[in-house]
Amino acid sequence: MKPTDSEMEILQILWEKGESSVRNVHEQLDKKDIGYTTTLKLMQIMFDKGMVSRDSSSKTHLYKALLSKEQTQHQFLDKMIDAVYNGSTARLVMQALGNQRASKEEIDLIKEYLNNLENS
Amino acid sequence: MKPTDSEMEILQILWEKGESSVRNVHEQLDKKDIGYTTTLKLMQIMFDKGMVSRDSSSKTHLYKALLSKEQTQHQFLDKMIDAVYNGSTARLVMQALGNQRASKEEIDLIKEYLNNLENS
DNA sequence: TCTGATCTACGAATTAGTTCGTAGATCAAA
DNA sequence: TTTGATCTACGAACTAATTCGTAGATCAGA
Repeated sequence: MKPTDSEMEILQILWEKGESSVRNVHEQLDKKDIGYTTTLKLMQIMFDKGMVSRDSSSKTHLYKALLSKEQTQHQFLDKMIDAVYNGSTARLVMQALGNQRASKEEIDLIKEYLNNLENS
Repeated sequence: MKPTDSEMEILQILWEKGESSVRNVHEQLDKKDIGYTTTLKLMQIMFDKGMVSRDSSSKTHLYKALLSKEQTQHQFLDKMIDAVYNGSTARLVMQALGNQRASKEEIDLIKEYLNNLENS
């Protein structure tokens, strides 16, 4: 069960906002140049694939993510570590940290996390 | 210039082995169920896209990666951090470390790396 | 020089993902 | 009750990626 990029964008919104209508999801999407029915169709396909559940008791259906955020992210990460870093977690982590994107606060967070890892 | 998954597999091999023939790349690929001409076609397409260079001075052409390994990995990582972790490097790193996949040695490597980061 | 193996080139089928238009249902407000 | 807005369903076009078959070139060895 591997979400496509578009599906991932929708899942992100469902994870953050919880149960949502197509309209809500569509308005949250950055890609504002795409039509409403495109978003609708995507979510219908996700429903067919079993990625989301649907409450269709009222006219406006409400969709909820069925895939767990953690597990899905995990899966992406594992795939990336294998496909791009030959299975080395450390190589991925170090490149991520070398990105200039991590702030001082983020680095402190990581250090704390590492220390906790060690003490358990 | 965003390599597809298949292209990424080929790039991995070219990065590791250096200049290679289609035959060599094909034999290195895990996906042994696919035909030789499929690999050939993929590499021809990569050539057309400018991802690889080609030495066609002899019958068996030799291909070389034109995309830098570091830059390409970087790009994948950035995209992943945005698409899956809402832009937080720390969140990605911590989930990567929570994977059980990182060994003690890898964790030590990362700590050392973090200390060096701090001292610079 | 023939023959067979191996190579490239390339068209074309296939599959997956994305996008949208249209038709018909539902509902709220005039 | 009619009108207009909004919703779903769904077919179909379109694009991108993947896969393979076939034709023709090249080359090494009998």
